[in-house]
Amino acid sequence: MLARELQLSTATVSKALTNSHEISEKTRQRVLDLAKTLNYSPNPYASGLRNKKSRTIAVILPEAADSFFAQVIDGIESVAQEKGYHILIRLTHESFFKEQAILQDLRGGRADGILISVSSETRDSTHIKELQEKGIPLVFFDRVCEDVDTDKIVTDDFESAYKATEHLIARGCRRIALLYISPDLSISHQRMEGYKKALEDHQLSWREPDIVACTHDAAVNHQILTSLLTRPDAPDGVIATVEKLVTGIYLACQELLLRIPGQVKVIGFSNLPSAMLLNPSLTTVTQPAFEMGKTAASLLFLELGKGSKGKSSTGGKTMKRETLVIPSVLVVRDSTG
Amino acid sequence: MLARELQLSTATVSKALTNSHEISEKTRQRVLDLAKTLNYSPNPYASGLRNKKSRTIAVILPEAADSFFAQVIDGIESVAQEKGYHILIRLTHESFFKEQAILQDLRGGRADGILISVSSETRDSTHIKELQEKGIPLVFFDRVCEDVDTDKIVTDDFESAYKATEHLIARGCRRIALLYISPDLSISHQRMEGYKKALEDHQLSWREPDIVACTHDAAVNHQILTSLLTRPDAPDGVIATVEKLVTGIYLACQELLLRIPGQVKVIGFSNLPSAMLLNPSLTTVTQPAFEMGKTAASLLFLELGKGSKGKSSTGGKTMKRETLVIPSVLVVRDSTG
DNA sequence: ATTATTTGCTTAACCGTTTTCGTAAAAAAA
DNA sequence: TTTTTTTACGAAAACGGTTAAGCAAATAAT
Repeated sequence: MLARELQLSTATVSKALTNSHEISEKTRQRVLDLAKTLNYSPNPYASGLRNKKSRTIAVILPEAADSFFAQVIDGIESVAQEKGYHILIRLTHESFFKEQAILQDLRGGRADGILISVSSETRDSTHIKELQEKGIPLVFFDRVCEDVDTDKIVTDDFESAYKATEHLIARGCRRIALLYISPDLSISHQRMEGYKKALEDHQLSWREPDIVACTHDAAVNHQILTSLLTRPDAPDGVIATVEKLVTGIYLACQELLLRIPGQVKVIGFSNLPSAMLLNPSLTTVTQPAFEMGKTAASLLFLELGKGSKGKSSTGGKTMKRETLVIPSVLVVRDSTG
Repeated sequence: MLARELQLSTATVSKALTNSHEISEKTRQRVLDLAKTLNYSPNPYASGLRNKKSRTIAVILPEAADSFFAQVIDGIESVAQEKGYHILIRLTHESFFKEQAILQDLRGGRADGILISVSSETRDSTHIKELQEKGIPLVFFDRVCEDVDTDKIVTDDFESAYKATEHLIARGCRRIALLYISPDLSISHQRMEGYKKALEDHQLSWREPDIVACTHDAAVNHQILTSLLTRPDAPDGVIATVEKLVTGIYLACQELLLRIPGQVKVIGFSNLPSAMLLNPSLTTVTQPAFEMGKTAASLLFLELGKGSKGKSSTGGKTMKRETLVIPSVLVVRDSTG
């Protein structure tokens, strides 16, 4: 509230700026003109303090340098900006501890709502429920906590893993390995089950050693994958349930002189725009990242909107919490040729 | 300032929470304990209002779904979080108009400092200078405005384009095309000059038609590239100055049955982690994205720190504005075999 | 014992808005 | 003209904290 001190009270200025009806056209223009020449912008935090709104949503991600999350951000931003909201990015770097700290911080009211994809270490969800109890709406996307009652946007992990597995079987694979990173994640579990079901449905019972746990460390993964591909009963098909592992397989195959898809066929859960350019081009399960971000944000705003609607004729305070499933698509390319 | 109403004044609580020395150990513990059980977090905007700090920096990007910018965000976040700052992401979607609106909004004090990579439409920089005049520190990264006096973090665009061109010449190319998108961008200009210089230094004068303007639209680019590769004097080497164009060339070559690197050699300015897996693997000029984000943020915090240092013994208010150049690296792979 | 100092807490002002309420002047109704 | 209503604005409280200043009690110095 700066140079508005050019004759009027702050109250008048505030009203003029919000086009209140109780301000004469004349003074309103004076204020608007001055505001323009002074390039005035009101302090959002002051006004936010007053009307208890930050017009900010927090987006909590495990990591940033990932094409899936980058596209999700795009989707979120596309709806946030049209609602006049701002997005605060917070990274957990896959750490449960950081996730807790971030949510704790958010209890202060920094954001009106939260969009979150939990860290791979997250087993317990009390830190999330506490936020909810405070009345801060929260929507999960991709990586959800089953036991929290709120909207969730996911993709059809079970079905796409099923289809991916079935596709490999159809292409002649008889021993298919599944690569995953975080056993506790909802998505890992779903994909694993889809994989098992597909094998069983095709009379190929699954075996424990074919479901291989990888890490966040590329070097360690290289070890793991090399030994996987060189063991006596090496797989003739591999499904990487996370993008990060695709590179590992390709590199390991290159090094071991294993031909893709000749000796090993590969499918990756990936949103890499360059999948079609890989050597060979990669058959992918592509997630609707942008759409997921967009609908997650939309659902959050629906929730945020409910707060302001004073006239609830239906008294419908308990709208059903949906788990929205947006399907992924299997794009067949040369790696499963 | 919630349930602290359990015997003490708000002032006492505030001081206890900040470990003020003028609070007895006993009451301090009482407060801390209550805060813990109540899971209390102070409202950051209220305190920010008082001490005129938002502990937030805004990061303005042309787009989100780009591996370069994703890595930059990672770098920025790595220093912001250790300073206890938060990052607000704002996307211009390459629109000058949006960029202006965002900076206008930022004048209100939403962020203490700004990190920006300008939109491709940005020619004028008065909207940026106005922010500076308000005393809000701003640091450019990658795409800078030459005429704004502030810190800038860039990579050695001229030199890396020079080296890329030289590399193609060394590999036998005689007609090298340069693909760019935004003629007004500092980086485009630098890269173009490096390219020209390299050609001249090797007795291969550059020709206007070999410097080809592309667009943000993949379909249009496909047209452009197809006609480039099929014209009578088609190039035997191509340099894509932006990641987005790499896909275009690969696809066009695939379609036209042009062998890379046999008939056309390709170099891309790219941070794609999958460059090594492309078909064929791509020779890249890889930018130090993470580092750029990190140092840009560091420089911004240096500037932010100056504000609070009351005891300026040297009176050094005018620290020199640096343009920090972090070199890119040319990674030779099969596409220029 | 008296005065000076320190300790520990409270009161009140402040940050920049919004909003309720009050009120003087202008317009309309009587 | 007097009364009522409307119009256009200002004063003040509120949002949730921080901080300077004030003050009483406990402690130290004289």
